[in-house]
Amino acid sequence: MAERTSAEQLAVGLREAITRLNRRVRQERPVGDLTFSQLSALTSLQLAGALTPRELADVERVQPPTMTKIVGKLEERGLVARTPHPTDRRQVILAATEQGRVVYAQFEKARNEWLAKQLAELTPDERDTLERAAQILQQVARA
Amino acid sequence: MAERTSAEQLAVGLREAITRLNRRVRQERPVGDLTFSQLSALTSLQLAGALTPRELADVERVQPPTMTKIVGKLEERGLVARTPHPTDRRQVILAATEQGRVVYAQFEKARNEWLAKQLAELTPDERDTLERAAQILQQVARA
DNA sequence: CAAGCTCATTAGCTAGGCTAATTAACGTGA
DNA sequence: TCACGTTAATTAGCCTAGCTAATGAGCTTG
Repeated sequence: MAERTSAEQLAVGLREAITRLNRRVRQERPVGDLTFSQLSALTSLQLAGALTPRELADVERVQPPTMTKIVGKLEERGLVARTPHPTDRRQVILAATEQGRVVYAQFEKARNEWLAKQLAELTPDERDTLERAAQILQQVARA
Repeated sequence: MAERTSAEQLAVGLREAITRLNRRVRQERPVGDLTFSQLSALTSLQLAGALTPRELADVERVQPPTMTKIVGKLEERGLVARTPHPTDRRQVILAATEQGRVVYAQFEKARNEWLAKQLAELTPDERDTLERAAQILQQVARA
């Protein structure tokens, strides 16, 4: 019982912290015309290397038609390329172009800057706590 | 060791963890027809007690016309009420109705449930780390 | 090899975001 | 005191992002 209550209280506090921090980080928008959804899709593609539209839609938790639109925008900007699937002609392989990788890195840097600046002002002890927390949270997010 | 991790590296890892967890939590959508923006605005109103449209727009980091739309939807559903400002007739006071508070609590509960369940499966030690991390992150988000 | 499934896309809708323009009310200085 | 500038909220009009339903092309299997 004590454990359950504790988990619930922790969930409230943690979610609040995460929601606020996420909004705060998100509003540090770099100049440029990539929307959040586009950047997010580009990020997922980047991390995975290459994905089909269906796979990318699943990763991004949107429906396939939605991903078609987003990928369309990214392709227009030359950040993502569609290539045929080697064995299944229904499918398509999506991957970031070289330009896509460059643009992604720029955005990512801008978005991390504010957070890195804040973190630099914490004590080493606090950073260590966050370090371990980040690993635990990654684990939880994968569940 | 891990203590040597730079603020930049920590920022990357932490943001990744938070982004993923946020998406994961967000997708645990309760049955119902409140969108994320509507819920977010309702939450801010709830926390602040009462706000003008301009203030709410600032808190939510959107432009006033956008907030007009969102508040309009919430008002249609009877979750938020507009009342005249006591001294300035240009302004409006927004506040959650009783029904708004009830609906908000239901959504909030549903959104925390998944996370609480995950957290309950961690070790007490891990939860302790997250507890301290949450406090630090709240601090950072306020900066 | 026909029937049924899967993949991607298109069509058509709503919500949410923006800027520019509008309307109303406040406040102030000549 | 009243005309002018400022501020608050909304309206108008545009785009993106999300959805479901429908389409067409290509697999797969009985």
